[in-house]
Amino acid sequence: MKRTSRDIRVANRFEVLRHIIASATVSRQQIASDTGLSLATVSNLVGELLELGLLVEVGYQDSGGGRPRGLVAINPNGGVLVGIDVAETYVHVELFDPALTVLASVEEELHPEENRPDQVVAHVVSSVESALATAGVGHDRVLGAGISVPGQVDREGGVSVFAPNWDWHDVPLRSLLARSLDMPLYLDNPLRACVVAELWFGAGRGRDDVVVVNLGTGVGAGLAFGGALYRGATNSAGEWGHTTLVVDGRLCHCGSRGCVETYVGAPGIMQNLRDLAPNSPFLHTDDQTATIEALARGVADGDPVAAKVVTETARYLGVAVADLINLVNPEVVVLSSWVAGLLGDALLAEVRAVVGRHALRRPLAATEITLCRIAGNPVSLGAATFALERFLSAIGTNAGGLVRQT
Amino acid sequence: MKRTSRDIRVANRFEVLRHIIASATVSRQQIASDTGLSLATVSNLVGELLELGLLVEVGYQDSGGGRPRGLVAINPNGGVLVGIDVAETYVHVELFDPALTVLASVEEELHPEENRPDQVVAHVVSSVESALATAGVGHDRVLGAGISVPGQVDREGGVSVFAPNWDWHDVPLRSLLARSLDMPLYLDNPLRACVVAELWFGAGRGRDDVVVVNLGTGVGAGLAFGGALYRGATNSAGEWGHTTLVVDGRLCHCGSRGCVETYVGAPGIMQNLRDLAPNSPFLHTDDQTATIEALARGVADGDPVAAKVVTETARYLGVAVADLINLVNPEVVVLSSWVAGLLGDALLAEVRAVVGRHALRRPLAATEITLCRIAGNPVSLGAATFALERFLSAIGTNAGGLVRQT
DNA sequence: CTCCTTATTTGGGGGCTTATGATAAGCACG
DNA sequence: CGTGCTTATCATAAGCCCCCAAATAAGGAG
Repeated sequence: MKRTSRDIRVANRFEVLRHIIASATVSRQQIASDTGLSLATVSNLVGELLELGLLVEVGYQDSGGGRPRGLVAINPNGGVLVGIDVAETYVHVELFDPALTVLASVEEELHPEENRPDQVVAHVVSSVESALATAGVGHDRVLGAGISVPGQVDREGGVSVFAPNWDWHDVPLRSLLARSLDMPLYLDNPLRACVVAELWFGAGRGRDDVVVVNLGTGVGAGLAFGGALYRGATNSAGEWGHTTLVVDGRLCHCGSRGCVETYVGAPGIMQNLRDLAPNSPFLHTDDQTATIEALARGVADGDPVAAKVVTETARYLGVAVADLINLVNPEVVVLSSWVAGLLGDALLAEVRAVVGRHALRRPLAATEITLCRIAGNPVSLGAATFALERFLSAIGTNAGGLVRQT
Repeated sequence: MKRTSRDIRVANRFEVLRHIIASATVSRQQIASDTGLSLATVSNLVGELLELGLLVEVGYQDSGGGRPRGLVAINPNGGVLVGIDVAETYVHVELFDPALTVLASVEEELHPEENRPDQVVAHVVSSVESALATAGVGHDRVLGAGISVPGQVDREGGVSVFAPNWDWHDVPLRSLLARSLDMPLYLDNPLRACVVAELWFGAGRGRDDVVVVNLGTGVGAGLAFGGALYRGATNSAGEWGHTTLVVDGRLCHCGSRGCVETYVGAPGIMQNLRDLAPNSPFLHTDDQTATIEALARGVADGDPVAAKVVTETARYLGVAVADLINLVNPEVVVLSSWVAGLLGDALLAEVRAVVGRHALRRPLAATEITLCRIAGNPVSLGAATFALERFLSAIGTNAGGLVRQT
């Protein structure tokens, strides 16, 4: 954990850029007073980013009698970031400008039998090419690409160490993709991508200590401490789905019993429904998405069974979240991923109530619980943000190929 | 979370001093190669600490034909650190030299009715005075004092925000003590003191991500990330005792049910015993310590009931620790505090077995589980270490009153 | 006493920050 | 229109930090 003065520079660069993105258009003065950095440093950093073409000057703002403040904004033509979300059933690729606004979006389905690395790689390559074509952008304009794959990754090596759903072991994804995709490529997994997305663009903005609870088919808890993603000793922090919630509870595919996942993951919620109403019309056997969608509609329509399922799910989720709050004492807990997206406010309200009963008063008072409010796909956004972070870190090391465009 | 280049200096100072303490006597060369810092920086830092009198040169080491390496060590007369452990039933004060070797140790009992702040403060003051007298040290030699009190503290303000066992609310301990104790005073709680002690002198040395599981009457989990104590948003991270382990389980004094504490805290272990053998001779009603001690002897003597109690306790503790490992992915988990000390290896072995069955393979492989191996009282050691850290942080800010002694 | 080897210190360069002054750009007013 | 005032930005300097490399220090061997 060696720190150098360059890390400070990089952190400040993140801070300034993040601020400009958030404000759309802003003066140096404003940045300085908001970030606590000195005017000189801000001016210096802004100058550097202008030089690189990542920012543009966009006019002036009255200053009440003196020289007007120069306003800067992200240069929409400053380059392109690629965010790739590889999931079990699809490959989703998005192109972003440096403000992380979506320029193009492409999704290709992955059929169940298409799970060999070369097949997945082919889909990724064709999606990226097609997205670039749609947006009319050349490879030379790409600042970097981030790719998220499920499971355990070795991000330095660019290797998918283990992907449970496809039984991949040590697949050298970066090398495989590098043959066809000529751009810097950064690998990580969806949980961490979501955390980074929240830190830059969501509820984690400006917060130090953040927990992102991912509710999908599986569940996990992404962590950020001190304003930065926390990875743990071997980049596997956040394995929260197999936390024991009920001793001798439901059998989990991990072999254990009573895991959080078996109660609040999508299949767990289906089981909650089955336990309450075995013949419910909401139940679409073998289709998690359809079931959760049906439940969401049911809740919206005031169906009592649907409401009961949400309450029951929140009973488990709330306890588990309260445990997290007690342990980590975060500033904010974000409920993310598609299940949270569908069940939305109904789930949030119930979870808040349960947490209120189970968490300790003091940590609870410091914690906001919220839904993910990021528009679009937070995973591809986060993946692209990884690429942006890496690009920003490389500035000044004469390694980063700078893209000049005005 | 503003970082400056001075933070780097302070971190390196910590690193170097920690290394010298660990090595007892060591050359600059060795420090440099072990820490990865340059010779120049090490020389610079060592020079600074020599100047302050915290280190002394203690001879030379042959270098194979050239100039011999100068050896440095902690100056045993370089000043005195005070560590104060205020617990429910006693006040324990220890004096340390800058290598954190104990110079004197004093304990005064706190009677159950002596729980007013002024009474506790009086005991602290008299203990410190008596310790200083025993060691024959004047106030002027004290570099700083750290004090640990149970409960929630505001360490900047030096206020005990909430101490549940005595029902203290917002007691301004630092101000109260400052009237009689003329030394820099740092306040925190035992959980965090233990973590700092482990980071400097225990299993956490040189590790980035550490969990210290405290097993006493209550239980908690101290956390360190990136080599530094993690506090959370409001200095209350680590409240792990009230994590729900068994839904609808044993009633806890916090009002909830099934908290970890009710199974693995000392009263919980007594209950485990009662459940197995209601009339066991190990059971000393109303005396936790005696009961746990009796159990420990029973285990040593091969008593089957005692062994069963340990197994049963480990069944709960192991699951809870496995959950921690999955979530945090630490390099080491330390079992600390008096219950762990008494039950020792028997408990450790059982916990390891249970964790092996419940934790995920990859995080588990990266984690060592160990008992606290710090001799003496880790809380007063940690409290004194807080004082040392603060003293080291203040060097160069012309704020720290430097003590020059050779 | 000189040479050789190795350790330590010192000076310089480059990074970062903040502080300070110079310059730029607007407004107001005579 | 010019002068003075205000405010913004930029350039330079100064203070830390680190590291590198040359100079100096301190032994031993011949």
